Amino acid sequence: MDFAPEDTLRGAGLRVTKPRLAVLDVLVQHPHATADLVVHKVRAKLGKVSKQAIYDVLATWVDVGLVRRIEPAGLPALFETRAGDNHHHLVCRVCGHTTDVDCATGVRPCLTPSDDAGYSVDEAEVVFYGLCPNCQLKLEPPSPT
Amino acid sequence: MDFAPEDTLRGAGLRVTKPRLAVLDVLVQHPHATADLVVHKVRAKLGKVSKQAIYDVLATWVDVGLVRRIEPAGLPALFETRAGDNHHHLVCRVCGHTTDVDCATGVRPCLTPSDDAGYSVDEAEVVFYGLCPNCQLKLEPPSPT
DNA sequence: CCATTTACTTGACTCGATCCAGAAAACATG
DNA sequence: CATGTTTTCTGGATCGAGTCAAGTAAATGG
Repeated sequence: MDFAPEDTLRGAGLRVTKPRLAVLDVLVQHPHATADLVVHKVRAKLGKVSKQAIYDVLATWVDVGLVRRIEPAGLPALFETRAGDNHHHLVCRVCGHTTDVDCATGVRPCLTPSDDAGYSVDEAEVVFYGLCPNCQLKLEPPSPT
Repeated sequence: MDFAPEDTLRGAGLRVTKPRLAVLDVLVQHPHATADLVVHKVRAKLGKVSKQAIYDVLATWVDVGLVRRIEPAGLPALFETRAGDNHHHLVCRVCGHTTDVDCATGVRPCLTPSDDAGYSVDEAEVVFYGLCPNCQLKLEPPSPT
């Protein structure tokens, strides 16, 4: 899994450009990046890059399956490079921090509805909401001895 | 479970107003209504009601637990009166139509992550994405004999 | 029926995301 | 390396969902 970034792109039949390499790099370093974060990080590295370019790149990659897009309630969309397996997410209700959780079965859609009402289901998205360790501490400060 | 609507509201310690009764009625008739749909239906019944009033009412009820709010990816938030049990949803990728699915366990959070990373999880939201029966037909028209 | 508390109105505004038309850059060739 | 075609990038307008803030109105409880 240690492809050079360029090969990753070419392998998916996509052109190699500076913005794309930069976006890929951001996604690797920030496994649950918002589009906005990507824009800022890419600009920090390359100078001016349009928001549009970033959105295009991300949308293309999502289509191709190189990147997965998730939309936890109340948060802007997050993009992650772990796209192949079908893992789930833990989202903090307070700070929004998001963590991966491995899927027990690993096979898509990993769960099947008890009654599918005639739908052809291709994906089950599971999101756990709660409090991250940090926010737990802030809300219930440990009783000082 | 056949409370008069007013009692439902009073029981939750909330005032009874025309807008509220109308909103409640819409939610009962449209089990997965968007805020926008509620606004339009309520206006159709009562005349002028501000968008803000609707959002306030819905937010209050969500807080109180009278109503559940879900946010399927790519769709505006949906509100439903089935708030107590912890059922799940089938969402059509094409038309957005949403259907309830009973939860196998019924107990919240109904699923527990394989590794909770220190989070205190209080809810597991499961959304199944696929194609509703209607959209399946439109996309794969039956081979004409 | 008055006071208090809670709800509603209005209108501007934020924020994430998307659309559009034109300029620029990457790739496949000769 | 010059050329043309295709794809990507720029900049700015625009959209839709949702929120904020200040003031007005209406529901409860004495």
